[in-house]
Amino acid sequence: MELLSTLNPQQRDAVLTTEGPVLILAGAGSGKTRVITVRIAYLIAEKDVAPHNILAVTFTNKAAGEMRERVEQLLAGQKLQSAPLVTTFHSFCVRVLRRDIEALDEGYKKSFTIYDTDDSIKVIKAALKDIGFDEKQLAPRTILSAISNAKNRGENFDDFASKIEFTDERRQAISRVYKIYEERLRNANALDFDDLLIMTVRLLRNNPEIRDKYNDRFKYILVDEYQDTNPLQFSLIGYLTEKQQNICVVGDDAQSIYRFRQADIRNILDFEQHYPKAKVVLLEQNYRSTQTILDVAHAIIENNVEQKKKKLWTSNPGGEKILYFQALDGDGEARFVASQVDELRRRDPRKRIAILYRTNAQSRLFEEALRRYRIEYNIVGGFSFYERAEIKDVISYLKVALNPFDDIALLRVVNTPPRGIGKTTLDEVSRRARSSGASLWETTAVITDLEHKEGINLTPRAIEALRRFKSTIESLAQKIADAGQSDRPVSESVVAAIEDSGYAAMLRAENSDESAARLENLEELVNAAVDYDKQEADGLRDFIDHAALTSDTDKYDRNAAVTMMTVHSAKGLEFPVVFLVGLEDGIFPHSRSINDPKELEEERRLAYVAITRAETLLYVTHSMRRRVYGEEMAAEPSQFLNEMPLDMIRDLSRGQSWLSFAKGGKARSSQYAVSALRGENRESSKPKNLYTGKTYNSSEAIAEFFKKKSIEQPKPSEPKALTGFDKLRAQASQGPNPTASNKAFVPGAHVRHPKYGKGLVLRREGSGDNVKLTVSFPGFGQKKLIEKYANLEPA
DNA sequence: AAGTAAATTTTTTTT
DNA sequence: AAATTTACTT
Repeated sequence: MELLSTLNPQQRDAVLTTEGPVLILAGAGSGKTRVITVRIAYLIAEKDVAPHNILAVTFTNKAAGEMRERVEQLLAGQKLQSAPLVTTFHSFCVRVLRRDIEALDEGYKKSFTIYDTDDSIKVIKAALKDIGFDEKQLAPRTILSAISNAKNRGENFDDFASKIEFTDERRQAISRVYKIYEERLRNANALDFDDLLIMTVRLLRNNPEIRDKYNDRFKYILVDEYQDTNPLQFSLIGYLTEKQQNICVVGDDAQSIYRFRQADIRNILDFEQHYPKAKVVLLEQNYRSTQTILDVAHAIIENNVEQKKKKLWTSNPGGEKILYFQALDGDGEARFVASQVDELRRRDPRKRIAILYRTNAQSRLFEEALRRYRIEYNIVGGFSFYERAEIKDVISYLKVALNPFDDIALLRVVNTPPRGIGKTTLDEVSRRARSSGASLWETTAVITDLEHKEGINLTPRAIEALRRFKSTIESLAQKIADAGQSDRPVSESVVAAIEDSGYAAMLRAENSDESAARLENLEELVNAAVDYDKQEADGLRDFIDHAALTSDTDKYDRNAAVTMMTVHSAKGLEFPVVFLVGLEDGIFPHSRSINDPKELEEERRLAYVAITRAETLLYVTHSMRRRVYGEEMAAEPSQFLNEMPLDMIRDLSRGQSWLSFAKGGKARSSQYAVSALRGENRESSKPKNLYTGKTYNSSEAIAEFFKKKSIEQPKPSEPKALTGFDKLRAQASQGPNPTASNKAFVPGAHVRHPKYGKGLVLRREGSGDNVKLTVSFPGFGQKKLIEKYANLEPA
């Protein structure tokens, strides 16, 4: 049996146990993907399982693509009637919903649209405006992540709302926005990323026949990176495997790095409780890295409390020491990395090298440095092709044509290119849409079809503009429908959206470098559609779904010489040489994780993932100064550096470094940082505030900030005549002050108004009798009040 | 209504 | 520093 010949006994065990639940605990580099792919091939080739009865689920398209490819390789030469379904959670759900969502009977139609994060944010902004809550008080992103977190925990709106205390204005606002958000999406026949999972789970839960259907279809189910599943994904798997229980999950609790997406590590830790008959296979032999690299990774992860003790081993040679470099600033770090890459490439041009960082924003310096060295690189993540404005615009045309209820897509294209439908017109259409509960499209139709135009606050010119827009969309929709009927290629419809909308004409007329680049991107989109036609030919709908669910992370080129990406994106990949850069407190571990022990542990797992990507050579670098928001800050070496066995690290820094101090044992890292900074200050006199990682940007944090301030600053000494500067200062520092007389309604204060009830003061302008307050009253919106007449009470 | 200048914010990580 | 949002001009 040649399929199994490359496997060790444990791996073979994992493949041969085809029936019943199997948990494969696979350490980094232990051949996990090999086991899954061989298992699929084995089921087909040796167990005569029909390929279409097999489902393998991953988290990223990248992983799915890789797996698909390797299964194909293993089965090369075999004639198969069907193919196993290897896909992501989200794509799988779309597939199910496109077929069966109408059985849910919740008003959703098969033509539903998928909203990406951008679209969701727009809905939230609009909702915030409607309830009269200031965006500055509550960032739309915060609300979206609150909603998304709730959804991914498997809660519905009522669960969420019931947990809110009446005193908490912000959470109440979130709850109200949540409600509106759900309504808007439903009206638009749109689902966000999380809804895709929610609706699928609901469909399977409520509908036994459909559940049965998919149970019979997918007799063997495999889940990759199981440690990253969240409660929704967990129940999805549960329903899908109800009948057969032929579930095989692969994962590594040490590599769980998606807690922020509500991934629950207990899903993998408690697998044996959920499936008592589960067979557990441990893969502990690492085939990827040198012993040194494994030792370093192990030394770091050992600092985690919540950790299953296990130790990877390898028969690989000990290998080189870890290489360390301390730079003076971010530029120096990038220069060092580029020079090393240059040298490595010169010695072996085929050696694959990765530069891994914690956040996408760090990529820029490395891009510039590599470009200066004329080194070609491949960058994964960051700006996605499908996120470019022109691409989203054209896709939105197609989305509106397919689902005219999609308000967000409609708003995106209604005046691009300019058609004379401006803010005034749109405000009027939106207002009417909201009061009638109809979509913008329906409202537009009503307005343009009406015989008598009385009562419509629109100029004839605006109405005519709307009419022309409407017919543009209608003829595009007609074209697409015809194309669908006659099996014409998707690319034709894409071209129609670009040309018939006037979009291409607009760009051609602009005739600038930028518009030329945009036109090129649109050509790329057409090319993507042509490629798509060649492969799947599953209709325009599917092409658009693909665009929504594909990020740039997926177009990773396995053979590229130099790849740059975040550590998250690097999971599942391996490289002979890895540069792990920006190892500074506040960056890695990230400042937002530093205060929560649970999150710090996740950062540590992330470091573990990063280190174990390396096969033979690992570089770790950090810089003493770092630019944050355009401001230069001092940076301390990451605590993770300190957790590495120092004798396994070789110092490549010029002169004295943190490492040389740490090795000498003379100074602790923080003391070192201080002395190093002193040295720095000689050449550049810029004051360097120590970057503690704490940022004051949420309003709780701001409240905390003020609290601290008021404690630190003793009460003002006896009233003196304030002069110029002091006066300004006095005005500027009027923050919420509980000890002050309750008469002052300052921003952040809760007040009660005789008519509007409880409200939140947003702004205070003027002085004396002319104090104007901007107050947000839930249910009434923002009101501007003159303090003297408003008759406000503290609440 | 549309384009430009000024002000403000932004950075976790991803489907 | 760069990108996005808002304010202001024509």
